[in-house]
Amino acid sequence: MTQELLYPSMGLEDALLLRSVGDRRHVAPEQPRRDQIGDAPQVSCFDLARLLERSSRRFSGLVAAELTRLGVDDIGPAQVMVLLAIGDTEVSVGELLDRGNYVGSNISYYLKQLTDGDYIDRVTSQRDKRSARIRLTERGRQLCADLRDAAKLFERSFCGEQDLRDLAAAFQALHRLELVWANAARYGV
Amino acid sequence: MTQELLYPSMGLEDALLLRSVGDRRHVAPEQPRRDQIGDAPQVSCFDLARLLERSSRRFSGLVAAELTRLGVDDIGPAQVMVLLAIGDTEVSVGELLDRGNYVGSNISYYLKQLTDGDYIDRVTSQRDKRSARIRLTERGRQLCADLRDAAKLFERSFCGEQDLRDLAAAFQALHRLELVWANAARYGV
DNA sequence: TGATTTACTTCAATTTTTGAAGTAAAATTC
DNA sequence: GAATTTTACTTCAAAAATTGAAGTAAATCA
Repeated sequence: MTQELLYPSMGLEDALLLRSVGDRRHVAPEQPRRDQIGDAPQVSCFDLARLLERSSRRFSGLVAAELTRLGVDDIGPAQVMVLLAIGDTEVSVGELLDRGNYVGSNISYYLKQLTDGDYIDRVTSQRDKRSARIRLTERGRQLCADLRDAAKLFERSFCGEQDLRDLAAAFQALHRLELVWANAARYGV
Repeated sequence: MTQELLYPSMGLEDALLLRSVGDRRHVAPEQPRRDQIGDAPQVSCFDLARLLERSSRRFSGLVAAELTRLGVDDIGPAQVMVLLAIGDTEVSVGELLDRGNYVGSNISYYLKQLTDGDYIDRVTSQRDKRSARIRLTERGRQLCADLRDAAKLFERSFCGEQDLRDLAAAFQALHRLELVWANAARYGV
C-alpha cells in the first residue's frame, strides 16, 4: 500500500492526516492497531464503522462541491442520492425503501424536496392508488447524467484498474457484512 | 426486474449478494451490473456510497440495541464511537479530530455529553493550557469493554475466517478510496 | 510588546432523523 | 358485503446532529 511505503512508521490514520489535513503537524506517537508488517492489520467493526462514516462524509462533501459547480443549490447530497437511487425506471416509494437506506418518513421528506425542486414527478398509481409512482423529470435526469459523468471522469483520473477491482471486492465484502448486521438487528444480537 | 420476481421481498442489493455468496440455485437470467463471467461486478461510487451509508446505519442500530441492553440510555451510538475512538490512552481534542470523523464544534458537542454522563474526564493539560486532555472514566472504560466484548462475540458467531480477511481487505481498499476522495476535495475535483 | 496562531468552546441556525399518528386504498375475514 | 386488518404511504412535532461564525485564552512569532 503506497502510503505505508511512504510513511512506514505511521498508522493509517496518520498517513491520512498528513495528506488530507495539510496544516496540522502533529502526529500521534504510537500506533496501537497495527500488527506485523505484511500481515493484514487487525480491524475491529468499530474501526470499520468509523471508516464508513468518514468515507460517507467525504463523499458527500465531494458531491456537494460538484453540485455547487453545477449551479444546483436547492438540494444537497442526500437528495441527490435518492435521485440516483431512483434511476431511469419508474419506482414506488416502497421500492426505494427496500433499496435500503431510508426510513419511511425520511424518504417522504426527501421526495418532497425533490418534487419542489422539480427533479421528480409523482403520480399515484392507477392500479394501486395508495402507491405513488416516481420518476425523474428531465431536470432530474440531466442532473444524474452530469453527476455520473463527473464520477466517471473522476474515476478515470484517480483510480487504476486494480483500485477498481479492489473496490468491487470491498463492495461485496461490505455488503455481506451489512446483511449480517441487518440479520443481527432482526433476530436479536 | 427479474430478481424481484424471484425474491419479492428482497431489494436489488440482496439479490446481488445472494449471487455473490455462492447460492447459485436461483441465479437471475439477467444481471444488469455484471460484466463478463469471471469479471468483477461493476460498482459505481454512488452504489458504494449508498452501501456505506446503509451499513453505517445498520451498525448504529446494532450499537443502539446493545446500549439499551446494557441499560445505557444517556448516550447513543455516535457518542459511543467517540468513546471508543479515545481508547485507553489520554488524548487531546485535536487528536480526536485528526482521527478523522469530526469537525471541531461537533466533537465539543459530543464530549460535553460524555462528560455530563461521566464517561470521560477532561483535564486541561499542564504543558499547554489551551489543550484539554481527555480520558475515559471507569464508567467509560467499562462501557467500551462491554461493547468490545459484544462485538467479539458477534464476530465469532457470525463471521468466518474468510469473512474477516475479506473485511480487512475491504478496509484497506476503502481507506485508499477515502484518501482519494479527501485529496479530490482539497485540490479541486 | 504586539500580532498571529493554535486549541479549543459556545451559540444560533439549519438540516436530518426519528417516532407517533393520520389517511386512504387494498386485501382479508367473518 | 360489512367490518377489520394490512399496506403504502404522508404529516407533524420533537430530538439529534451538523454547520459556521464568533469568542476565549494560551502559546508562539516577529
